[in-house]
Amino acid sequence: MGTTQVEAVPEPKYWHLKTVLSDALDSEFEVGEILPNERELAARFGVARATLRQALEQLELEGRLQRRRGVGTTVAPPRFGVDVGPAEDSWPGAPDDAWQTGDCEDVEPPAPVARLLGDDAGSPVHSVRRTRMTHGQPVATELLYVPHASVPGLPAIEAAGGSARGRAVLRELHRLELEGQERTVELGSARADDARQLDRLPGAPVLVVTTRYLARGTTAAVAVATYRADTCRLTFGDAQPGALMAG
Amino acid sequence: MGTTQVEAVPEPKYWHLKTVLSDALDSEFEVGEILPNERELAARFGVARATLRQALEQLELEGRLQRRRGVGTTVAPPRFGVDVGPAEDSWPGAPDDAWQTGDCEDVEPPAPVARLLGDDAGSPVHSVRRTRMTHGQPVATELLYVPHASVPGLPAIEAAGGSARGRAVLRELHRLELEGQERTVELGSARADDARQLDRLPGAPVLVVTTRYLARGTTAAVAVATYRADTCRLTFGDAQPGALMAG
DNA sequence: AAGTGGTCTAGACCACAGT
DNA sequence: CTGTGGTCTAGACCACTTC
Repeated sequence: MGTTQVEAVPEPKYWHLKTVLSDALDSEFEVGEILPNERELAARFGVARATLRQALEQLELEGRLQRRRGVGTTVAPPRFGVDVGPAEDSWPGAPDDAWQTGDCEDVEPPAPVARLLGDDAGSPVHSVRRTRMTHGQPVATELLYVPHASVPGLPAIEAAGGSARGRAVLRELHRLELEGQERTVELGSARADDARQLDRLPGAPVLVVTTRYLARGTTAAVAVATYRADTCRLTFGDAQPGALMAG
Repeated sequence: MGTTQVEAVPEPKYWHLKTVLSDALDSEFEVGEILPNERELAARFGVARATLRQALEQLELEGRLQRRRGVGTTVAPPRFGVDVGPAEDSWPGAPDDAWQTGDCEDVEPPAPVARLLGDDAGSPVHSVRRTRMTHGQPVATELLYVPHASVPGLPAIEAAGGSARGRAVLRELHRLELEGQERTVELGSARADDARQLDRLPGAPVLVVTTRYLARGTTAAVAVATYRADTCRLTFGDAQPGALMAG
């Protein structure tokens, strides 16, 4: 990374800066290496700190950098692929899945979820919090919404609190025969609670995976999973798991 | 939308501002309606324009707003679902697909694509540009990389230029029996050429869908599709197409 | 306490769309 | 031409981590 000034070009400075930095990352830095601080970098390239930050933001969005307040900016490892959407349909909480079940409470589902669950909007549902770890890092957090009608056997033990109840809900859910599932992926920004779980700041870019589980001709449950967009690449393997894309 | 000042709270101003604006969008604005300009809004909330812009950026990222230089900021319609990953594997360019074939040229594939195509990196491949329209808007642009070995019948007509050659490549590709496909989804930012196709500025957030097509035991083609993250929700329907999530 | 990234300000000028 | 959003500056202070 030289000390060259950014030349006057029609393309925005931060854009040019981004490509310069990107090339430098490829050629002159190792994964995990810490970059000079923002004030230093801005001075070196002869731009205001805000402009430099605009370039860094883009690079972080692309998964090239990781910035942590109070620590510094480091070169991020390549995104790892996290498997989503197995070939065979499966309920959440199958024996082999990568999720860790957390608390469960009764809530009124948010409007978009209520819409997916059917027109009985407003009635409270079980909401199970789950977290997914990969390589020792939290990569996703999920809220699974299960209507009371989907787990009729549950009330007997409903008094159980915390993750015990969450596991009970999943166990009851597995009694149903899964007929299919439907997924959507979209860009979002992390809500405060999700951000805390993912070790990010609120507003961080995330990939929101919404899954609708179908059984007995209706929607038996809806899962809203929030993946860190900076560190994850979602994989949908319709074929045998390929080592090439597993990253 | 009131004229209230943003109160002094521990949470960032732009974050609070975002929620205030978001609520206002729900209750006081219609889809397509044009908001007051940024200087006006900033004054109304008693913040600097940069701070106001930080809130608008988040809302645009979430698909709530649409900003166009020289025009103004409008309330965005809900994201529409675009179908990706059909239940049955299919080659690109199947008779019923939503893509429009464009030019075709010989290029050396970029490094990540070369890696997926196998170790014969560096050899030139056919690269077919395709575009996907929905509701009269461009939602995605794709580059399909096809090794010469996958379409041996082609050389005879290789001289044909433009979209004719693109269609010929697809036609030859269909001769192969598709054994499976593998998809990944990740967040990216639009390169200059993609941005132009998508009617966005360079750096706009996009969802990058990479598909590896498998035939004859190897990778027969790789497609890198770039979807507008602000207007699209990708749908992966493993079940019957549900009207609910189709948007 | 020192150093980092995160937020915020009050300006300025530019590029583009619609007259 | 006017009005819009997009870029950029040179500061200031805050929140957090580390020592």
